[in-house]
Amino acid sequence: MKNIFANLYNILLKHYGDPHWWPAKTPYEVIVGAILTQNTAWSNVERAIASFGEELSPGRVLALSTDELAELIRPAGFFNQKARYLKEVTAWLERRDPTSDTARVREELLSLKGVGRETADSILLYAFGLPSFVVDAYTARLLSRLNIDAGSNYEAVKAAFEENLPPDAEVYNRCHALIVVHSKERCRKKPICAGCPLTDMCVYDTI
DNA sequence: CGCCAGGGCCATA
DNA sequence: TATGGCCATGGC
Repeated sequence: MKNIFANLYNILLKHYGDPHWWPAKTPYEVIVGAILTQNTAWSNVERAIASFGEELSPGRVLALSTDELAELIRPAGFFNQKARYLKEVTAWLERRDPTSDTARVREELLSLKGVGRETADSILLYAFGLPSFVVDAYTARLLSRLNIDAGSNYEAVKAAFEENLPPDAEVYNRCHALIVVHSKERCRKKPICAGCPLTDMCVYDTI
């Protein structure tokens, strides 16, 4: 197969099925999760989100003081900066132009303090359903283990996926989700290689 | 105990 | 542009 990215996607999709992924109930919860999960285990993000109880809304977040917000999200770690980041992105959400195209929204997100490339792309793809491929630590590690050189920086890796997959938000969503699901299910456990759908592509005997 | 997790900001060279 | 220090909790 020539297109190794499409190959990877097809193998994972066949093996795991469509994950219908991002663990959140609402688009706004996706945005909050995207900030809170920065360099943080998802189990801690869950605790932080749970502390909002029934109402996790832009209005509530804007109404809280930064210190109150920080206390609520404490289990997610880095709570002082993340409280500020949540305020920033929420304020932007309330004033944004919903008719802007993907590139424009991405620029706006990247201009916010606390929203870097991965967070911006996660929000675009999983909160808004816009076609912007997400590159994260799982993606980079998987490519490394498969000995696939997709470039040396974030934008290059992102472009490699976008140029080799159909330009479709649903496909980008599934592909990234599959990489995460695969990585969580397999690559942190051992024995990890028995029954791995990527055995033929992987350059390691064991990891 | 130490390591690390679905990053990003900022200062420095 | 490319590193390095920093932010902080909870699981293992």
